[in-house]
This record gives sequence, structure tokens and C-alpha cells, in this order.
Amino acid sequence: MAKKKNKPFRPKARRPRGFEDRSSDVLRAETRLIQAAFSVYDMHGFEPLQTPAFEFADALGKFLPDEDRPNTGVFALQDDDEQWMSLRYDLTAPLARFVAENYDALAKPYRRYQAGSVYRNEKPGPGRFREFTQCDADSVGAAGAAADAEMIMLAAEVMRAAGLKDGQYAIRVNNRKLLDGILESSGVPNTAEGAEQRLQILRAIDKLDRLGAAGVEALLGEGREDESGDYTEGAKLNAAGIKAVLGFTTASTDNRADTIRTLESLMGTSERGLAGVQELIEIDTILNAVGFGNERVSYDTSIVRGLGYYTGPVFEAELLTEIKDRKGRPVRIGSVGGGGRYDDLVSRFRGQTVPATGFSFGVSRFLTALERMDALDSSVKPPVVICAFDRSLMGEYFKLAGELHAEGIRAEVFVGSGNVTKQMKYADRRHAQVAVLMGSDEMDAGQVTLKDLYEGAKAAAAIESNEEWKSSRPAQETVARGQWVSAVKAMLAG
RNA sequence: GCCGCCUUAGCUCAGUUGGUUAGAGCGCUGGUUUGUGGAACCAGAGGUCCUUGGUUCGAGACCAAGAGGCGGUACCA
Repeated sequence: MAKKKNKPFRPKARRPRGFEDRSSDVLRAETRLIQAAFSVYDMHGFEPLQTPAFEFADALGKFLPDEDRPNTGVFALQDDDEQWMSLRYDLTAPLARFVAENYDALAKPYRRYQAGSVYRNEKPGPGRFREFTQCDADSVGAAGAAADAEMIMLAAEVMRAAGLKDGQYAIRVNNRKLLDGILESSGVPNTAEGAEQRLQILRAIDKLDRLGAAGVEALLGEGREDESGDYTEGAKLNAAGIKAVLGFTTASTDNRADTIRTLESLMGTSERGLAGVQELIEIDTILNAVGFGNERVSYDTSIVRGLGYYTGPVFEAELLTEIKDRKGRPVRIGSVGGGGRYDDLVSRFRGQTVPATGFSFGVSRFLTALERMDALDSSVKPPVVICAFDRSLMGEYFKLAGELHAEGIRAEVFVGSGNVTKQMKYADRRHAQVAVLMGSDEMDAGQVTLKDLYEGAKAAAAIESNEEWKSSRPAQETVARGQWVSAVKAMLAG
């Protein structure tokens, strides 16, 4: 074998798994989407907030690093005083900490919006990373259904702001209290003992569209073995309970008023269930008054949101393609965000219940969906490239760039090294439409030469010999310095 | 976590039953052409064949473990 030579150490250029570089197009699209959401939230009187990426581990809650699994779930490290700090895994837990810390100073309801990276230490999958951007709006300190209605309307407005037309999205609303009501009469108590079983039932319902009724039935009962031979423990509901749950999840229609009537009879005498229906009625009244029809917001009893911490209304924002299914309804692409009421998060800090409700979406997931729907307008024009023909005229080149900037045209001076050939190649690779050439000849004559690279490329197709290519100088014109900006504009427009 | 597939140049991939100096296309850099992006031609750079250990006279190839990637499933605050 070859002996080790004294090679200089070179680190391998690589990223930790699950962490992505995001560049140009993606970044622009993300920024635009976040700004669109922010402007909606801002318009409705929400305030921006930014919290740090690190929080004390105990402030974030349940996912503490322990000795068995020190590196799963959250990224955590010990500060120099040995306190555990964790990278935030969402924006809601830090909000709860912020509200608790500033409780007396905040006007309530406190409504804030925030976007930022969150971190999860787990195996990355398709479209799933260990660092990703979330965009949240939450309303803390308002118990009534009006606050939930507001979040639902905001979610719908964000869909519009993202460039979607009505009919291309739907906000689907459910209420945890309804399922609680159903389960009560099926012998699952609404207490701490029933919490684990309720969570299993929620997870099972969540898989309705993927596994179908039969798969969910198995998960609600004894359990289910999948194709790879992996066994998932079921929720162990009895036959009547399974029937009741499945009946409930399919009870809703596209019409809110109809669904409310159906649910009222389904809840029977369950106090909690009827309270849930009452909340949906209140929300419906507000939506109707503002003109949010069934097409934008519907009630859907199959929506669960996997999380255990929701306590009341829950909802998902779903994207729909233009393609219709057999019943003539737009096909679902899937959920791009969601939210709901969570009344117990701040109480961890203060001992008293603080009502809260919010909406959150994953920025890149939303973008991927928009891309699939061709609803993305990500066009940023490439810059005009000003060639540095003559180094002694550098100041003039920046002056030219400045004149374009003043007109809102993206432009840059070539600041690298190399002759004009290289500079033209650079302009080409930047996909620039216009290259600006000004050597001493033009300078002395008070002129600027402009070249339309797009037109030039078309002309090149017909040219065989290099001689001809060089001498013809296609799609280029020399104009007086006084008119050159409007000439550039004309070229970009043409 | 569990199951399956994969890993050779920047990219896409060849590489014979284990045999000397590991190749191609595209891309990249330079030149023909230092006042002009294409095309063409010429030249060049770029490789710990994922890692470690083993089998062998000899391993890119065979064996083992690990890492990384992809897909499915579970989980998802």
C-alpha cells in the first residue's frame, strides 16, 4: 500500500446531514413568502418578535437531554455554568417563555408574529431537515372563539398573500372537544389516564388519507403490521368506540352549516362535545359576517393535528390543485401549515392557565407545494453587467452602475480580473441580458456601447465561422452617454 | 427506531473470472482570439475508487464493521 506522504491537512468541504445550504432562488422565494405573511399579520395589528435560537432546556419543556438519549430530539449543550441550553425546536415554546417572563408588561391579548430557524435532532427524511424555517402568528390571553376565528381568517389571508387564488387552498377546521365528547361516551375519560390512549387515537385518525378506513380501524383497535413487518400498537378501543370514532371523522361535509347540524345531533348529551359545537357556531357567525365562504374555510372532522397539546379548535391550511377528483372537488396536495388553541403552555411557568391560539407554517414545505402548483413567481432579473474595459476608468464604471441603480435597475461592475473575453463569459454565466462596454474610445466620444446578449445568442445560431461572429458583433449598439439609461431600459423591455 | 437500495473526477457513469500507471462524456481552467459571450480546434488541472480492518503474492473489485446518501415505515414538540 502507498505510504502516507506529508500532505497538508485539508478539511473535507461538507455539511452535517440534515443541514442545507439555501441559495439565490430559494432564498428569494422564502424571503418573499415570509414578507407576504408578515404584511398580513402587521395589517391586523400583530407585533413582530424575535427570540434567541438558544433557550434553557427546562424552559423549552418536555424534551430534556437525559443520560440514555443525550442527543435525540433537541440539540443541547452545557453553558460554562453547567446549565443545559437547547436550540429551539419550534417558536411556540419560546413564545410561552417570553410571555411568562414579561407577563405584567404585555397588553393582553398579546398578538405577535415571528419567523426563524428551528432545530430538531432526528433523522432527516424527504423534505425534512434538522434545521428549517417556521413562520408563526399567535394570540395569547384571549379565551374566546373570536381569537380562533381571527387566526383562521389570517391563515386564509396568508394563502392569498402567497399568491394563491381562492379555490387553490382551503382552511379546514375541527375542534378537539368534539372528539373528546365522542370518546367520553366510548369509555375513554378526558383525564390524565386517558391521555396516552387519546394520543394514539389522534395519530390513527391522522393516517386516514394514507392508510384508508381499514388501516385506521386496525390502529384504533388491536394494532397494525405494515409491509416491512413493523408492528404498530393500536389504541385498543372496543368495537362500538371504533365505529363511533370512524363515524365522527366522516361526519363533515363541504358546508359549514350542515356540518354543525350533524355534529349537534352526534354529540348527544356530552357537555364537552356540545361546547365544541358552540365554538364552531361562534366562529361560523364571524366568518359569515366577514364573507369567508365554505370555499375558503370549511369544517372537517378528519383534521386532527398530531400534537397532544391542542385543547380546542384546530385547523390546517391545505393546498388544492386545479385538477378535480371524481366528485368534481379540487384534489388535495396536502397540509402546508396549521394551528389551533393551546391553553396550557404558559401555565408551566405561572401556575395559572393562559389561553392561547396560533397559526404556523413551514416555509420551505409551503414553497415546495407552491412550486408544484406553478404558483411561484420567483423572477428576479439578472443584473446588467458593466465590463471593466479599462482599469483607469473604474470610477466611471461605478458611476454608470449608480445611474442604473437610481432607476431601480440591477447592475454591477465587473470587479474580477481578466480580459474582455472573460468578462463577456462572466456576463453570460450570470444570465445577464445587457452588457455595457465603455473603453477609452467611447469615453472620449461621450458614448456607451450596449450589447443585448439574449438577441446576440439568437443571432449566433446562424453564424458558422469565428471570423464572422467576431466581426458582425450582433445585437449591439453605441449610444450617446446622455441617452444610455433609456437605451438600456428599451433593451430590457424589448 | 425498523426494512430495502446505493457510494469510482465538479456532474452522469464505465471499469472483464482479483493482475502493472483507474477511464469516458459533459463541465472547469488556459490558449488559438489581451475591444467582445456562441461554435470549432489544441492543451491542462482535477481521484485517500466513502472509511477502517480482514482475506490474498496482489483488492476499486472478495469478506466484516462503520460512516454517508436515497427510498419506505414509525415518530414528529
